[in-house]
Amino acid sequence: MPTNQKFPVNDQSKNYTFFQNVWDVVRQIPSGKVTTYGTIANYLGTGLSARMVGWAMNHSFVVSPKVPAHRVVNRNGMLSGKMHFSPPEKMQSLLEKEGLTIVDDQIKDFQLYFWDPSTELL
DNA sequence: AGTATGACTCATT
DNA sequence: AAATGAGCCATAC
Repeated sequence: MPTNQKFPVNDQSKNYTFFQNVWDVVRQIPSGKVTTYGTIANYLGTGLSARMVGWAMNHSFVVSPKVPAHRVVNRNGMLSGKMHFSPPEKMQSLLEKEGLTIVDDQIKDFQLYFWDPSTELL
């Protein structure tokens, strides 16, 4: 485990792999696509709850390369995490810039942009 | 050391 | 169909 990355998880913690996996998956989300916390958790093994994925996202800013956390939303396509961005509007504007439409903090035609790692990623 | 909390979800009422 | 409760598991206090 590289040392320049600092987050409140000990090196020996097996959860470290989980975090890395989460970030790796998120990084592979193509531009203009989104996925959900639960999907990622399920893809990595149902043993870990979606909350941990959200928690990983919360710390995705302190690792490098940076993770496109704006492409991860809850299962309804709602931008539940926008408030955790520097300017909260950043998340929405980034998604809109990638061609998505957001209404009331929700992605329009969410299913159309949904990206499932277990099916789209080998 | 025990409780509370969270960028979540699913099952039950 | 909307509201509620319960699992989830690592941090924070």
